[in-house]
Amino acid sequence: MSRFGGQLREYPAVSIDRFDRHNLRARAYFLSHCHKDHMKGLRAPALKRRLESSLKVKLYCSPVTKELLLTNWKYKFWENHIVALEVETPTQISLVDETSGEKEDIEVTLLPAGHCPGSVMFLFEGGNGTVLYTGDFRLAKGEAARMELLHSGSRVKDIQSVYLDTTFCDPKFYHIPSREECLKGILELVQSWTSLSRYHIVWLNCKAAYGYEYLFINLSEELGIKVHVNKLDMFKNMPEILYHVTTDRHTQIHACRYPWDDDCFRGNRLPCGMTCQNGTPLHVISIKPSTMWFGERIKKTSVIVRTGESTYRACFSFHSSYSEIKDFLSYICPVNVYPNVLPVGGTEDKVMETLKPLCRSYRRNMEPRYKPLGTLKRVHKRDLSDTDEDDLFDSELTSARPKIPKQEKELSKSFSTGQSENAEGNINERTESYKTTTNYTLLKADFMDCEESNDDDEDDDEELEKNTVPFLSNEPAATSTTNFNGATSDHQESNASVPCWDAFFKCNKLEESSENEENFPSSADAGGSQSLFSDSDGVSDSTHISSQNSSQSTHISEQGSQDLDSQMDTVLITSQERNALDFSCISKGRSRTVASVSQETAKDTQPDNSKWKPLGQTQSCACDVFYDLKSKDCEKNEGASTTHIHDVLEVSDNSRTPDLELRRDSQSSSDFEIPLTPGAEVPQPDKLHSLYKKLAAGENIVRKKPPEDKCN
DNA sequence: GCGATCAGGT
DNA sequence: CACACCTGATCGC
Repeated sequence: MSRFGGQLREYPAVSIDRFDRHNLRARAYFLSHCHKDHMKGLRAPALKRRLESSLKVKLYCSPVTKELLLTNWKYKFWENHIVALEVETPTQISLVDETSGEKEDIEVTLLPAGHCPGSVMFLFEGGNGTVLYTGDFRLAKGEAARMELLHSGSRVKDIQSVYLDTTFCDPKFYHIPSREECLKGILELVQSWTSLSRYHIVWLNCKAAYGYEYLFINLSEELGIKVHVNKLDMFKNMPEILYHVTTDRHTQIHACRYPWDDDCFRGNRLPCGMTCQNGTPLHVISIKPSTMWFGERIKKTSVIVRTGESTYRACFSFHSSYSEIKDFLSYICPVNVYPNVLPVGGTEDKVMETLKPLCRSYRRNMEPRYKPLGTLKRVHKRDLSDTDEDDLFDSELTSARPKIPKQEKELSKSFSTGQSENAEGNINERTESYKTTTNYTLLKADFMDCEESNDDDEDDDEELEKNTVPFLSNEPAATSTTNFNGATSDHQESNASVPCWDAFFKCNKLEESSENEENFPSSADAGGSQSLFSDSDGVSDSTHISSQNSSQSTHISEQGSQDLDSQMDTVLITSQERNALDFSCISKGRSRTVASVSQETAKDTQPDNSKWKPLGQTQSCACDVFYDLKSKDCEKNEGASTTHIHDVLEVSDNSRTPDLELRRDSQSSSDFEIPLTPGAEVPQPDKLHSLYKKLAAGENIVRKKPPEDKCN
């Protein structure tokens, strides 16, 4: 829950998401989204009075937020004071002090936040620098890189401060399955149940808050079943949502709510009161969306978990995971960061420990230490007394971090100078290669991750070296890019992957699947060519989650629930299982795996806002797939591919060790990653050594490839 | 009587 | 697990 006070240090004349106390004097108000914890004071009499005596004071928000807000009669008095700003459209705003007449101009840009309908981040640009307020956000890895307005040309804007949603900024939430993974799992469960008979009903036990709409829409679109909700007048001007929800209780999917709804449910009664239809009793299961994350190991996790005879939990998160937050922040690389939220059980200090290394203020402070090598060691030793690192070059994980930004900065600068002389036509090309670099960088970072996680175990390190290299090099460049780019950043995909709520509801995986299949990486063959599911039966077949196909999955059919008492905590490998199976027969049947979605990224598609394809978790998903493959003894094929599976497994397992994550990032922002374009090689220690020496001496280093453009 | 705040529940 | 919200009790205006 937000504990942001409402004011930005740089622009105290505006108030965002808080409307009480000192915010009553703001010259302009901003609302990032329509959740109550961001609306404190918004309907208080004090603010109401202020509006009545002011002509100028406005509330700025997205068109969807305006609509949702004004549908609530309690906020009707705002009607003449709300200005809806189009998303991704920079707008100049004059902040006038009505008593003194003092004026300050500021430019604001709304960026999609992927949190709930209408949710946005605010990018402020003015005399005191560029500031990003994220509100609440869920952005997959690499999505910041795809936001054009966070860039100036091909470079990230110089951002002074980020006010960040740190809800899950705790290694505990290292990984949260992507929206697609979660959606897919829920979809399969809902379909498998509702297809048993028309009396088989699913109740989605959702909290009373905006944010589940895209789930309703996708379920309705895929299954042709509208979702029963208490109220839908707020969507009256949003046909994409309106079409998929209903107030007619005679439907198989319900998301209605009443205070006594849990008790209802126990009696096979829906919150709306339905218990039977045409005299036939209903068979109701509940699915409770809740945040689950992948911790140190991935094998225990599934997007669907059965918690009782007819109750399930489904993974669902409105907020970015720890790794997504770090990816976002490290890409933006602001001078300062301020957490908007204190994770439960966490402290500000702890959060800042995670975030600071990704900011320039911290790095800059550290910088002087790295100029003269002699003193560097001493200072370094003193400051990091709790470590045993006393050699700059052996301890690059910790010590290199603060040094890098300067390098990057200088290199970027010189690069960009050269670039500015180029014809305009070259810019795209360069952008392209820059993005490609990023892709590979992040790709590499994921493996580095593993290396780091093993750094107290030499043997594992070596093994990883072996494992990683073939994995990268065996894949043709295109395939490898295809496979993982989605999770990082892909230029072609561009806007198409930025969650845009207007487009959110058109997320269409089926459309893409046919194209995806052929492009699947060779690893897909690893699981053998036979699917345990028959391809030929199409949809109904592919959506059943039946225990006959797997010893691990629990039946969803009614017979299956008999053995539940002994399986209360059974982890359902549903989506993953399906992924595994789809993977194993990818060359034929229709594929709706998450990984397949990412295939799109390899294509030269134009930015297309009509599709929403967050691609953040592709890698992990792939790992799950491999895991399941393995767990089912599916790897009948020997040879490279099989080994590969195990390698991936190892890698991902290790990468989930949260306390090593910090180091991963220090590594991923080190210059090791910068030259990692296709075909590039990891610098040898001796080369690095001399490179560092040059840098420490302030010499220029000429680079062939554009550096990563993280920090301006 | 209204609103703010807290504790508790889901 | 921890999402955002509701309810009820208490207190101050």
